[in-house]
Amino acid sequence: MEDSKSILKRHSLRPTAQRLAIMDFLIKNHKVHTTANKLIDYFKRQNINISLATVYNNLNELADKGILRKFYVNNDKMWFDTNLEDHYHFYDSEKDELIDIDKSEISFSKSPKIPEGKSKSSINIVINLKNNT
Amino acid sequence: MEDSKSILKRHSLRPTAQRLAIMDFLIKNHKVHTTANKLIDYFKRQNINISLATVYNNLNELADKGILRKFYVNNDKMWFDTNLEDHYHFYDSEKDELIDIDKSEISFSKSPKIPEGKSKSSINIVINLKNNT
DNA sequence: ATATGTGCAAATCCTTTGCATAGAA
DNA sequence: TTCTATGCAAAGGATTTGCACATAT
Repeated sequence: MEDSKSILKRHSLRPTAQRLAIMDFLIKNHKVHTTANKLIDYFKRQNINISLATVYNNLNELADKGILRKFYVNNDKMWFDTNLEDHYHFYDSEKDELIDIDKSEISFSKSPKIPEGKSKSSINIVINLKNNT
Repeated sequence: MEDSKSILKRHSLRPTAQRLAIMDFLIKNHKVHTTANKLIDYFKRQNINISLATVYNNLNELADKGILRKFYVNNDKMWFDTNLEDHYHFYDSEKDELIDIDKSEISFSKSPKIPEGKSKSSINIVINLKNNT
């Protein structure tokens, strides 16, 4: 598997200590959902110090390069997803956690007509979960 | 059709000038999508002055009472929707505008298995639109 | 040596809140 | 009079930005 350093090189991003730490996290945790704050917390627990600004800058850069996907769920927090395949999500508000739904687990038998002059750029499906009583 | 005043009375909300203006807007524009800022702009154009705080307070109150639905789309803005039926949305980022998709326009032939101990509380579907080239 | 990246603090955007004043019951 | 609503300005949370310093090429 391609390592952090060569992925960065391939995208002409310098392999700084901070970027390598972020990339290593992403690679180690394949198909992970994270937010800037969750990442900072994770690094703090490991005594790695990366500033919030740097985390944001890097996540945004990686999203621009297509290494990550960036999106929002119901609330006002930015999520980053290392699963680049087409897929959807469950959102567990209790745990503030996303769970992947593989594209193959949802099929449509009827799709809406796209408005005149427009086309579909992406579909977001979020199934909000609640605890059973 | 029930008028603004009686709807407010029914929910024990006092018919202040500001609330009536907001309710009138919502009733006049059946199935409208709006944000706090869009509303303020609309009122300004009519020389009606309502503070942003009051707009937020009222929209939230109306959402609590079930007169409106409150939700977020891709970005970080809070939307209010007067269409209370089950439905989905197109999002036109060019115009920063939502378009309803009736529930009947989407059917599923396969739905994902809900995680253990949880159940579905709601489904959000947003189809992002781009302009044809 | 030059270009890029980092980190702090300040700035920004959207939303909420505290509190004094105004209005409805 | 009592209870609720309004509006301002301040506070809050998430994200971005400007800029001096540090690091990679």
